[in-house]
Amino acid sequence: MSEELEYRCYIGGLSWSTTDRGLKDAFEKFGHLLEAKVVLDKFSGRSRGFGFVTFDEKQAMEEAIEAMNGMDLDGRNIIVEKAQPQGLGRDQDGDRSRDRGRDRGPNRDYGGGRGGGGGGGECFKCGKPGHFARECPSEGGRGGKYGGRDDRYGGGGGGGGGGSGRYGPDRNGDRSGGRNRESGSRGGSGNDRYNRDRSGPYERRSSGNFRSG
DNA sequence: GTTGAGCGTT
Repeated sequence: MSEELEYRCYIGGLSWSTTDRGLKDAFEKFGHLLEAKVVLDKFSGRSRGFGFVTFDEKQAMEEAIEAMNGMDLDGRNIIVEKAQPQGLGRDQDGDRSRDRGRDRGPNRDYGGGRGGGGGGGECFKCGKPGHFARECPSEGGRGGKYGGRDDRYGGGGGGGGGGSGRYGPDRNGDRSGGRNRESGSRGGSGNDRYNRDRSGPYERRSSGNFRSG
């Protein structure tokens, strides 16, 4: 059956200020939480806007999903769904369709057969499957008060034609040639802010990099 | 000063 060993819930749409405690506080009422954590950005260290809640009871999970799905936490609408199994979408090539893929199985029904779990894809605007809100064919054009750029990490820039990876802006191409990049210096170019130093989540500007008269 | 539609780390 579709019963998993663990009942994990994916909480999306969290507020930037929502923390693990917030989730726990909001989900522990449905049952005992084995784990409630908000995913924080590795680079920024801030909340990413989604977290995971693990129940030790199936009913608790379903209850939470049914009850908290669409509810507002911290003043924001949150999405509660069954979490996907780890390993998919990060290291292994399981299903990256969710990667801005507007083509998603439109066989999802909220409030109906909620047993499959995993993924989702309906227009949050019109509610029609097959496209996201920002791709909603409905009048209004590109929904989005921010302009509607898909990648917030790989920022187009350059228009080389598709970047590779999300955090890996290694699109050097001929840039290296035109841009005197000799010297043992790293390829410092703004983009490597993530690749510059792995000493910590934050940029560590100390020792040897200070410029003060 | 920031980010907003989607699955994490130990």
